[in-house]
Amino acid sequence: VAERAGVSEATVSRVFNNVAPLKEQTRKKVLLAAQELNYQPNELARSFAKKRSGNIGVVLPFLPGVHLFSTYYFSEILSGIGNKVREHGYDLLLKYRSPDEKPDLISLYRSRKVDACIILGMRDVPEEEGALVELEEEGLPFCLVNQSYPGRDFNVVDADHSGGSFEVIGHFLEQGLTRIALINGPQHFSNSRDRLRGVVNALRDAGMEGLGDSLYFEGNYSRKSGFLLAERIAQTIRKESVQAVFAANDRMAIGLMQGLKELGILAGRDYFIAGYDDSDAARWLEPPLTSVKVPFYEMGETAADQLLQLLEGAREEAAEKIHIKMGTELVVRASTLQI
Amino acid sequence: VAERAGVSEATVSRVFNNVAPLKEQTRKKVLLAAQELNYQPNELARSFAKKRSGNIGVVLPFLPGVHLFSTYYFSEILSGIGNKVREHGYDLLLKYRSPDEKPDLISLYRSRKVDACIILGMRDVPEEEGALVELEEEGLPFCLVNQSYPGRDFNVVDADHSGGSFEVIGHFLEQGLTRIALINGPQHFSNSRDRLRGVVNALRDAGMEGLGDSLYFEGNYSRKSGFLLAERIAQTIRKESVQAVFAANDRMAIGLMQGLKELGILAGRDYFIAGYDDSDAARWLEPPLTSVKVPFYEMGETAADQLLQLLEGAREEAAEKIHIKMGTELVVRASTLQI
DNA sequence: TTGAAAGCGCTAACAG
DNA sequence: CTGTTAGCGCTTTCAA
Repeated sequence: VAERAGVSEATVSRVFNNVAPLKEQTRKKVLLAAQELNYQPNELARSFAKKRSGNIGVVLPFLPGVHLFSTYYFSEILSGIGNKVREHGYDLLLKYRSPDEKPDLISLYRSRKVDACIILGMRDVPEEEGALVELEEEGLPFCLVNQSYPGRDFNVVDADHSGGSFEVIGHFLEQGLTRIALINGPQHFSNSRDRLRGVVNALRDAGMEGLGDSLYFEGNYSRKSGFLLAERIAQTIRKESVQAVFAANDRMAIGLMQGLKELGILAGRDYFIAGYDDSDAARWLEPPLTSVKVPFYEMGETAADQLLQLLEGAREEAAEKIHIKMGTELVVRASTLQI
Repeated sequence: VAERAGVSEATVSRVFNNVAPLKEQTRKKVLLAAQELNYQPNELARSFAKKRSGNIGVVLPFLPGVHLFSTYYFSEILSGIGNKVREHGYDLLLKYRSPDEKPDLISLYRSRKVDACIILGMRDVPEEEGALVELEEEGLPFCLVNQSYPGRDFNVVDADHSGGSFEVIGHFLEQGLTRIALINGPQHFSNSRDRLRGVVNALRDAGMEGLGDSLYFEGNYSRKSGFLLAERIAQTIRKESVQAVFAANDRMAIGLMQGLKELGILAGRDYFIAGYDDSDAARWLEPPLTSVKVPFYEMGETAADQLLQLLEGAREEAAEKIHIKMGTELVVRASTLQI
């Protein structure tokens, strides 16, 4: 230790944590000595001593065959988190969940590698909910993004998917497109359920009876799942005179468009289609895809920010849970416009 | 500590590290006790004691205004790294470099938060090279991806960009497209220089004189930089009868195509264009974009794998530096095909 | 095959 | 304002 500056070990520590009253002179002396000795505090020891790692964990789901970062959704959220975490001087620890394995979140904390976590892509199934409840009971700080659990009061940063979906359907109806099919994501994601709710509400508000079974489809948010639905959607277009399709994300919309194209059915000519997420791709598609813009980046930033405030005790209403719902916005492009 | 199992602290440690001769019986006893007490080793203390963090660092460049993960390039590499690192039981620590600040890589190690690093997006400028040389001198393990330094012998996982570019030009020439413009990336990236070399070689091999100044442009790999070059490229198409453009990545190609479209100049009709990276977008563009596929994901995996082997001492030729160059592949699509 | 003891490099009371 | 003294929870000699 660099107490060859003529002072004690403790003083050095004080300097590096600028804590307690310190004489400017000794301070300088220590800093100088540290410089000379090319000293660098050992973060590991430091974390150990103060029982805080200085890391924020991000728990990522395991998606077979998907390059996680290469999805607009995760990329944007992570960029947002990363940015905010860096501002606060924390580091980001990525935790990849393993294939099936019950998510052992607790050990992540107990092993002291993170001070708090942002958890992505959790599903509303007993096992995963249980893991969260455990965390909650242990009083370990975490925040979910884009997922909530009915009847549970977790920290959540979400977006108004119900409202976004409502707008999409409203837009269809305004154009006289009343035969609408929905390709939703799995119902174990609260955001999928939100979308369904928005759709049904919009239809009801227009005096319609909601969504028939024959017009409801479910994919898993992958491009492939959209592609595989092409055949069935083609049927509804031909036989049930469906005019418009609302896909719960852009990737499925893209897959579907490709699939239908191969069947000779073209978007903008034979049917209209809207996606969701407003990913970059929406702009480049032919025709450009109407979509709902979701502030994923900002959601990541917000989740990180709130969590850090909570850690740093800066959040006044510490008792209050984080409950943030961010706005969405319909972006109309050619894929839903009659010529 | 769970030595309430009737044994000593040291024995518990031995069990958890399965080290030294151990009687199966005591082993079981400890494990049982641990279970009952719901004990979980404190990784922080453990790291501290054995001076290893169990983390692999990934150093990311600061790119103003860019959502880092939302670029095909970084996303894929990170996915690859993440995947491999998880397999080895390490965790990933993301380190965002700050705006300008001389990259202080050393402190990352000295602070003991990482055991080794994969460094992305470094440039061939004295300052950044210097930082790497320092690391090298200190004997700290790291690996670069997609960037090398002439005259330096760092660990590098790279791809054959010279070969890929060679193929693009060859493809143009085969089709009788001889007036070719290049939009390259900044020359402080070795991969940009590689591409230029490939282009020039291909032209020379065909008995041409190389690339005139008027046919060389430089962007910064962003979509915007491609877009901003539209005006100047339009000139070369009109006045210098340029027939084909080779952009050093897909993002610039996309930007350029958009820009030219706004000027009434259409890809596939008024000029031909090839990109590089073979990102997802290439497939969806109109017309679909010819591009060079680069195994970014595999490069990430490989870099992580090699580095981990090095750490674990599994690399036989520990003395040898890592020098891997992965293959690239031309993917021809409509944007370079005469009708 | 196991116990005892000595740290790892720092922070955190508690005195002075 | 600064020095002293204990640990943090584990690994690791060294003996037994």
